[in-house]
Amino acid sequence: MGRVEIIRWRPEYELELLELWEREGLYREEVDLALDEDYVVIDTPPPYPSGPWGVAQAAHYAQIDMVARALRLLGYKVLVPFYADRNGLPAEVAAEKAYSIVAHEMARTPEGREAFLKLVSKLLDENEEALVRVWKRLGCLFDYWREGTDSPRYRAMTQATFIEMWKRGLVYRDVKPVQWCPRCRTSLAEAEIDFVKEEGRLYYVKFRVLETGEDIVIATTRPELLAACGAVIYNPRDERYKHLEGKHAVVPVYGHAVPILAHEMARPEYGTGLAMMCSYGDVRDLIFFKEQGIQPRVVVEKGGTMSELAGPLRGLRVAEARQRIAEMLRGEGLLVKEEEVVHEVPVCWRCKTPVEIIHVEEYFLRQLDFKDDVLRVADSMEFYPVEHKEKLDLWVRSLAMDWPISRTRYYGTELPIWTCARCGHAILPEPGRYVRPWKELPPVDSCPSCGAPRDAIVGESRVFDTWFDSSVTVLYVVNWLEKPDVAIKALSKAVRPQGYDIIRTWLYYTTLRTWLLTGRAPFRWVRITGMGLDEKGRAMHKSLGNVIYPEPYLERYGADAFRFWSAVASKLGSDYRWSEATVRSGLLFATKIVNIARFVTSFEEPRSGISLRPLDRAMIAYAARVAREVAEAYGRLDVYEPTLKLYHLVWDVFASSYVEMVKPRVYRRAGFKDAEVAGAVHTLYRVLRLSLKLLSPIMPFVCDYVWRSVEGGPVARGRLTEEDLGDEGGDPRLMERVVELNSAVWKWKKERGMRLSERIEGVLYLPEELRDVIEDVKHFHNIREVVVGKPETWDFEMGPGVHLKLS
RNA sequence: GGGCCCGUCGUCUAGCCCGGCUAGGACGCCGCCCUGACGCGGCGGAGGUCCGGGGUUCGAAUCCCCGCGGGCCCA
Repeated sequence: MGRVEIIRWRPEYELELLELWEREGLYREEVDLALDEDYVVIDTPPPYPSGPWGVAQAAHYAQIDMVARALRLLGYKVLVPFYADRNGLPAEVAAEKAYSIVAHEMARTPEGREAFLKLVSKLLDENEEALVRVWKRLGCLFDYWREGTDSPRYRAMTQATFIEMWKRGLVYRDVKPVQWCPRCRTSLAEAEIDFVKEEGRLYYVKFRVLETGEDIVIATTRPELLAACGAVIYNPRDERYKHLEGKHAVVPVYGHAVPILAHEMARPEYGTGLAMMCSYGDVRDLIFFKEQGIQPRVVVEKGGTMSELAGPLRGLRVAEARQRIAEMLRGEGLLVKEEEVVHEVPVCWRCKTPVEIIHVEEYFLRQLDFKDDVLRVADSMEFYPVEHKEKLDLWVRSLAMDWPISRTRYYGTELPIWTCARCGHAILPEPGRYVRPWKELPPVDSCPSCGAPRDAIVGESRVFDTWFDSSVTVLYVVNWLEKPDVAIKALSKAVRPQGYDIIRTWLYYTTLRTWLLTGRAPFRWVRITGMGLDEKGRAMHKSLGNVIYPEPYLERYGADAFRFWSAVASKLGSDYRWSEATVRSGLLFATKIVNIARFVTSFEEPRSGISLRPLDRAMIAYAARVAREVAEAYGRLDVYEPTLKLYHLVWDVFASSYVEMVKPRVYRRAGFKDAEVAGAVHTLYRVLRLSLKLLSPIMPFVCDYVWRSVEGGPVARGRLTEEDLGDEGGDPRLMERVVELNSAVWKWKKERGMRLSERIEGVLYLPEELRDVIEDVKHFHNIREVVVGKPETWDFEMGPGVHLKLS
């Protein structure tokens, strides 16, 4: 085969290889889910095309590619699809911003809604293109599927899962209090609520006790909810208010009387120790009203304005209403005190608008009934690292309400449902086709329940929560819609790679839904990665302005160098910190590999007449041991340990010791037999090949480049073989001893200011276990004589059992 | 306020479950040196209160308790 001629690894070589890979069709591996046995399906996270990737996401996808390539090396066929998650709010919000439009206004007519969807789709296309460019540049061999989560194919599947669940009674419609984002005009699941610290004001408001006429003072951050006040509470242990038991408080401004109750929820140290319970200030209120059976009065409307019940505040936005009521109370002398406080406010995780709790009719998926099942299913999956499984278990146990799955938005999968306006009967289509009820006629001519005519049947206009779409990605990948039997088999060969931040959402919902739909676990393996941090160790956020983008580094150091960083930045599951220095190390490593190959390929590879010396066997056995360890780690979906082990093998053991030691032999300076010269060259090629194979998942470019010279063809087609793992009867520990010995001799020469090639006039005594490498050591270090044993007297002790006697 | 996880040189980490040699390695830093594959490296050095405190023990980074700090989740 050819010789490697280059001296330095350069990112430009990667660009040439990328074209080659494209021509050779390396991006798609044909996997027959029904007939093949040894395959793995990767449930690649479909990224949200809402902007360019930072180094953290880039690293995440690079790792997915490493895992895929590693599994191929181990002999599996691997299906790694890539498609985009194109549903949901962020894209809508981005489009609203980019084109200065308001979705709710445009969507008043079907034509307007259609036009809005086109704009969102266009924006998504542009962003998706940028993402594809990056992963290609990173060397990821993903199978690019153009049909993302907004494709008719995907949406038909999402709708089919809904229809199935509806038929089984797993979905129901109900009017109940839900957490609602007034900005997005949609209800939110528990997983979609974030908490932010906010500076606010604590208002001390004077109430009157109906029975006694005395004044009591209640502290609240939300005086605008006075109209919704349903009770006043104090803590049962709080002696100050014992006498109020059973009496009533008159709500200022509104004048209605509410009961005063003793309740554990009141915190004596907060404000005055008296709290007003309103429908609804927060989730605690919700629980309280339900528990006490008090009729709620909802004073906030869907758009975030105050309702009729709020009287003088009617029509105002919540924040304005708070100002206004404070002024009114102040004017009437009912505001005793105001304090600046910092409190935690629940907000919509997407747009950060404070959440309100209001009554709306939504569709709910039953989840509280299946907690135990989900926990059991979770137990059946292999988590890497296992610590993160705890997060899923805890989340499942903490769930308190069913999952509201409908959203009043537009760029999403429509609920496939029509409702009879006359009798309320729900009409669902047959599964398999993507339907849009807001613009399509119902699949029946009249209501099957009451016989109402077709024009009395109304199409649902809402769409699904994006997690309802996203939680069936794995079913999409295994083609559950068309071949459910095959899909179920494929689930047992599926891997889920994802960050720990979306365990409570993506992983949980996927587990729940897959179990409900198939009765199976969604995955065999779950691989959890940490979060990307900037060089100072802070999480990277657009809002912090500390996001680092990969492109300039890919240009300067190349994709292999970048991948090297992403592999060694942290062990699996831990947060990983950006480090340009490590990227640079990656490039130097690539250069090292190229130069080893340059040296090795300067010799013709012998095909026969080979005689291996014990040193050669030791090197082969050592490399084989590393290969077994690396294979084992790859089997655990780990790339961190393999990279460090290979770095050590290639650099410290192979390049620094073995390669240097055989130079006297291959340059024919030392009178070794021809067959032994051939043995050294054979070993050089063999260890080089094995190293390339093992390292190719991590640094595919440089490995592929060299592989084509020494072996021909793409390294991506290489598989680890029995021969690779064979040790030729050598002892890996001998190699370790040799490395130690070399180090000791180098140190000794160094301390005397000798050149490393300078002759040592004396006799080196080695311990028995180094007997077999006497000749190699003698020529390598240029020592007059090397023998086994321990002399009576010696001049230096270089290491355990290593003595030097000068002549 | 509660639950869970984590805390080892500047950085990433090994060791912790199953207490025991001067807490090991890698990257980075400093000094010296080399170079017939490679300005690539080799050798040496600086750098660690193993988060703090207490306890158990002949002996604790490791086991127990109490704090502190960080993260995630829930109130």
